[in-house]
Amino acid sequence: MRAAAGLADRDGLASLSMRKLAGKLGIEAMSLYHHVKNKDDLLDGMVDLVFSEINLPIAGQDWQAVLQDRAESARTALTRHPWAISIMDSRTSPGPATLRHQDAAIGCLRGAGFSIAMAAHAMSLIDSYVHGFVLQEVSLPLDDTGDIAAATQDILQQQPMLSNAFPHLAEMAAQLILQPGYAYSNEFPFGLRIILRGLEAALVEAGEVPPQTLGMYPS
Amino acid sequence: MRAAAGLADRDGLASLSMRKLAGKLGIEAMSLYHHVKNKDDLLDGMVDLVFSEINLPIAGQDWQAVLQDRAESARTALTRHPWAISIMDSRTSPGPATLRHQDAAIGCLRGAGFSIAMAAHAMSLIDSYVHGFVLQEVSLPLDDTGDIAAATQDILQQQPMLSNAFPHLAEMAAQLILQPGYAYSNEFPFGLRIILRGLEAALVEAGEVPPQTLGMYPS
DNA sequence: ACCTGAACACCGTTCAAGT
DNA sequence: ACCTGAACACCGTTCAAGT
Repeated sequence: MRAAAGLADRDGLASLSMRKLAGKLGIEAMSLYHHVKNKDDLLDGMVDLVFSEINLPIAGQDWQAVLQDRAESARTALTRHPWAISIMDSRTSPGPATLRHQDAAIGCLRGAGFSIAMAAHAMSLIDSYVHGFVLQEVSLPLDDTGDIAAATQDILQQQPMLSNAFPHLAEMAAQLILQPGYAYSNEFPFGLRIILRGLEAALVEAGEVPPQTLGMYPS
Repeated sequence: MRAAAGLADRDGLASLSMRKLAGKLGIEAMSLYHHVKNKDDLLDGMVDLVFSEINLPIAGQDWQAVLQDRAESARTALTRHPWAISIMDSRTSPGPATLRHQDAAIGCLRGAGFSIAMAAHAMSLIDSYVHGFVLQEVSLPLDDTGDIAAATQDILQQQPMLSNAFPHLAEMAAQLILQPGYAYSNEFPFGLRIILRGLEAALVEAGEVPPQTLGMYPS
C-alpha cells in the first residue's frame, strides 16, 4: 500500500498500474494478486492508508476544536496525496482506519450534546466542504512554484476577447487572483469558520446546547 | 459530446472508450480524432456540456436566491451525470458554458454589494460544499430502489464485531440511516441554509451590506 | 503459500493511406 | 476535409504451471 501510494504521489493515479507497482516492489505483476483481490481492492487499501494519517478526534475536547482539527488534518492528508480525493468517496468498503476515524468523530459530537440527527448534519456539512475544497485545490493548474498566476494569464491570453465577454471574471483575475501573494488555499479558513459558527447557532436553536455555554467557544 | 455523455451516464465513465463512442456514432475510432484533439479534449467538452445545463444566474435577483438556485441547479445537473463531478474540477481549460456561468454568478454578487474578495470567498465556499456533497452523494452504494439501507446492513453484517468496535457508527446506522425514509440527499438543504446565513452575517460584519436590508432575505 | 510466464481482451494514439 | 486499417505500446486479469 505504501509503495502504491508513493507511486501515485509521484506520477499520478492514472499512471499507477499493477505492472509498475510490481516493478517497484521487485516482483512480477501477477504476484500482487496473492495480496489484493484486484486493483479496486488495492485502491481501497490506499484510501484507508490516507485515513490513517488523519488525526483521530479526541473525546472530551470541545466540539468546535474537534471539528476544526479534523477538517484541517483531513485537508493536510488529502493534499499530501492528491489522488486520494478523487477515489475516496467512491470506495464502497471502508477500511478499519476509516471506520475508526468516523466513529471517534461522531462520539465527540454526541458527547458534546449533539443529537444523532444533528451529528449527521454536522458531519455531512463539514465533510462536503472539506472534500469539495480539496477537490478544487488539488486540481488547480499550479506551476512549479505553486503559483496560479501563470496559468490564469495563459487562459486569459488564449482568448483576448475573453475580458470583454466575461468582465467579472476578468476583474476578479486582475484585481485578486493575479495579485502577488494570492493563493487559493487561503480561502479555506473563511468557509470553515462560517460553518462552525453556523453549527453553533443551529445547536442553540435546536436546544441541544445551553446558550450560556457559548462563551466557551471563542469565534 | 452528447453521445459521449449518454454513454457515460449509462455505463460509467470508466467504460467510455474512443472505440465504443465511435461505435455508437457509426464510425471508426480514429475518425474521432478529427473532431477532438484527444480523449482529454473530449472530457473537456463533456464537462462544458454539463455546465450548460446549470441555470444561468439572473442579474438583479437578490444574492441569496441566486446562490441557492445556483447550488440546487448545479447539484441537479451533477447528479444527472454522476461521472461529471470526478473530472470537472481537474479540467484545466474551462469551456464557454463554464466561463459564462461563473461570470454571471460573480456579476450577481458584485451587483448585490459583495467586494471582489468577498465574492471569491462566497464562490469558494458554495462550490466546495456543492461539489463535496455531490461527490459523496453520487458514490453512495444505493440499490436499485435508491435505498442505502441494504448496503449499510451489508457492511454491518460483514463484520459482526463492528457494532462493538464502533458503537457510535452502529448507533447512527440503527437509529438514523436504517430508519425507513432516510435518504442522504435530504441532508443537502441543512448545510446550504447554514452557509447562506453565514455569508449574510459575514457581509454585515464586513460592512458590505447595510444591516437594515436584512429583512429582505427571509432565513 | 507464494510466485511466474504466456495469453486474452481490451485501451489511447500514431501514421500512412485512402475518398 | 474527413475517414480508415494496421500497428504500437500499453492496460487488468485468468490460468496453468512452477517452487
